[in-house]
Amino acid sequence: MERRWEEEQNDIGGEDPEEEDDVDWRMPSALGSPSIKAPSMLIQPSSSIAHRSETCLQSKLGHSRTIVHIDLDCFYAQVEMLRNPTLRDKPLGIQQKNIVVTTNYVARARGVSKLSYIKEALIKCPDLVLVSGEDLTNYRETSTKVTELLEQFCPLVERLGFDENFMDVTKLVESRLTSTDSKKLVHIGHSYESDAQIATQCQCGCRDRLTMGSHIAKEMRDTLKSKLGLTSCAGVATNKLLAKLVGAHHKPNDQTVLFSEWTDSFMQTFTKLRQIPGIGHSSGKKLKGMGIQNLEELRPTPVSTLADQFGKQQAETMLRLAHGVDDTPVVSKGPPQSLSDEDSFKKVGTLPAAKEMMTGLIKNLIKRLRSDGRIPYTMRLTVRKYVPGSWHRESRQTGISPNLFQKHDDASLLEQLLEVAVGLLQKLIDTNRPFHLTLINICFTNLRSKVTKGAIDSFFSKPAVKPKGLVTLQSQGMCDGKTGEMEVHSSKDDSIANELGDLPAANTEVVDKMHFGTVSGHKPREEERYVIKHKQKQPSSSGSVASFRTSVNVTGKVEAEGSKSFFKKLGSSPSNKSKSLSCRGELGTARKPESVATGLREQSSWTVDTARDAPEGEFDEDNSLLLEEAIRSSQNVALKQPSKRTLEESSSHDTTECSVDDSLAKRLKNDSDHETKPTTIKQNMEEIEIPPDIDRSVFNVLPSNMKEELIADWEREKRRREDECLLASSSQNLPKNKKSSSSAKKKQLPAVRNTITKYFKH
DNA sequence: CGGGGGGAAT
DNA sequence: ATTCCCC
Ligand SMILES: Nc1ccn([C@H]2C[C@H](O)[C@@H](COP(=O)(O)OP(=O)(O)OP(=O)(O)O)O2)c(=O)n1
Ligand SMILES: [Mn+2]
Ligand SMILES: [Mn+2]
Repeated sequence: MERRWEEEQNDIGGEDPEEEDDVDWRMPSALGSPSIKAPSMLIQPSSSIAHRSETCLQSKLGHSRTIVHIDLDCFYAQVEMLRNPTLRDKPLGIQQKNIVVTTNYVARARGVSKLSYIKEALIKCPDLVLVSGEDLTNYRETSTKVTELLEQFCPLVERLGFDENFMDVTKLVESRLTSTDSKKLVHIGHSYESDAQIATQCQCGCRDRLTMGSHIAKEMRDTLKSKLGLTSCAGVATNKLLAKLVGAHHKPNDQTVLFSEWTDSFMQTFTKLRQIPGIGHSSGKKLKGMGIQNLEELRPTPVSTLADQFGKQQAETMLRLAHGVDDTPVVSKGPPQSLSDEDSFKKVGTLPAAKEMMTGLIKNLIKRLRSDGRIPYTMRLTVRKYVPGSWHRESRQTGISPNLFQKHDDASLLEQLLEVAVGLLQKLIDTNRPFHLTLINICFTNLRSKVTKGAIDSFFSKPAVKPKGLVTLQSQGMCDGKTGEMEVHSSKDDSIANELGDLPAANTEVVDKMHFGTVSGHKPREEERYVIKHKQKQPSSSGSVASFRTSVNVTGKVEAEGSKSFFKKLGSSPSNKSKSLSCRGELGTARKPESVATGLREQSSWTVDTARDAPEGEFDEDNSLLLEEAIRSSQNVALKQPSKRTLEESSSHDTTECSVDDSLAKRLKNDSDHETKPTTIKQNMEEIEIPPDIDRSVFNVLPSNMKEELIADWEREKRRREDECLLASSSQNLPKNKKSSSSAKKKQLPAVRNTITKYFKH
């Protein structure tokens, strides 16, 4: 069934009679374990509202966390005003086809709202200045800078769209409170209050934490302004939902904190279903179908009533959100898991026209992929066919050979990707008959680093083994370590690998190559996916550490490749970046000579698919700095230079110190044992596991923010691997010929993502 | 009159 | 591959 596009404040669209609520925003229902343990402090009594006694409505985290949410003001419009300051005092609308996607606040004062039609907007404001916003490049790049800047404050940053970030600043707050006399601490910015209640203050300590959170939020916003010229709104609360909701209370360019005793009265100010992020078009409609028209009716509803329609899990989540309860952790997602480009149009009705459109999209995507440095293993084509009254989309996807990206110049790459796209198109429509498309989207997913984490890690780890010839393979489907032998052939340059898109990304490039080369055109069954495992420990010769990819080719020919462009990037433009960025390039040369020349890499399933792709002497000589220098320069993350831009209302804080999470230093206090076994470090109640191939002595001297990122990285990968194992083993139990093997849905494990990678970018 | 992205669950 | 969610 066609759903009306999700209108915000307007009443457009036609065929679907039922009405919708306004208001934007939504939230991911992130899962995973909470980032912190249950609070040792008192758990606040929940509200006095009777229906709250449903046990699932109780937060397990109480008020233990401090969360900051930052949302940029009229984001696209702000970016355009930055590029062209003469727009600042004019009503500005950002145009995508016939839509004004956002407006600056001058235009809003004139009544031009977000997501309205050009026509309406021009009626309300004839002198509205329109700037095209169909190309998101600038917005995307600005968005990335924002997130990277915020990551300097704390390691836990979660993006939502291009203009929002959640930060879990709990630890930062904690460390600041221990070194501060919290007694006469006053919050910065607004605090939510209502006259409906004279609440007694919560005694669990959250007030001080939230207050400190508001100071941190202010610093973040000031830094965004001084470093990037961007104004923003912040919300501070004890969970993501509340932080996001409360931040909108004072807009633009302002901030609001929600002290916990106000939570219930605050939540009661929301009455429409769609005001809760997480209750979308479909859920809203379903609820209304059940006779639940608004939040007041939803909140007292028993979970059991909702569980029929939504399932127990989703029902509980919805109810909790409706009460302002949200224990989902802030999760750093790392670099994007997909890159896509699309265009919509009146009509594309011929194959040449479709090819031209797709060519344009692919060209842009190649540029973005080159700049990203990773390689996609899957391409998806989505089209919208013209059917009056329908905006249905259909998609097809296929695996693509990494060889395309590694061994071809952009021209031939484009050529071949276009052929792949045409192949997908032909699965969607009969290109020999007349057709009518109104949208084409091309999406690259399954992104994996040419030089994976293993290579980055190995900069400061003991050298990888240099495997030869036969390798030992381990079945991916099981985690029991069962191994077998398999000869590896050099692969052809197939542009399409059937069903590669269904391969779990945890597999190595080598695996995929084997798949291409040895079982090409054959749908992989569970048992045919392999992960490289080192046959035995082998000493490596200094300086040249063959990548696994290379060594597989060794059976045919050695081609040192893979990480070259990556290292090139390292050297490329350090000047243009912040100091912390420039230090990153040096990591490549930061290997201690002795750790290069000596030592064995321990075999470990933990590192089994990251142990390859080690550097091969392709460092750019121009960029060699010493490790010590690199670290020194990154430690004083110098966000102190005044902004180059002198925008009018430069805030009072032209120079704001960028604080890095200093609690890490305590947690990583050096027990100077240099072990090769997995090492653990006390982190509050948790333990951090350091992969066995990491040289602790080098790790230890890294700047704390870099350590944080690496740890986050390792844990992310470990989680993915575990998920993968779980999924694989569970589907393994399915009957052989069932849909398990036919189109076996591996959880499409997101590309091997290294947040640390960005340290080397550009 | 119906952008142009993204992520996760199913 | 689709649906649902978010901006
Ligand atoms: N359906 C949507 C919603 C948003 N955006 C884009 C345009 C916005 O500029 C940006 C951020 O969305 P917001 O909802 O935060 O809106 P703004 O930042 O523009 O305005 P505000 O100042 O209200 O946050 O995302 C979009 O393209 N399509
Ligand atoms: Mn937003
Ligand atoms: Mn915004």
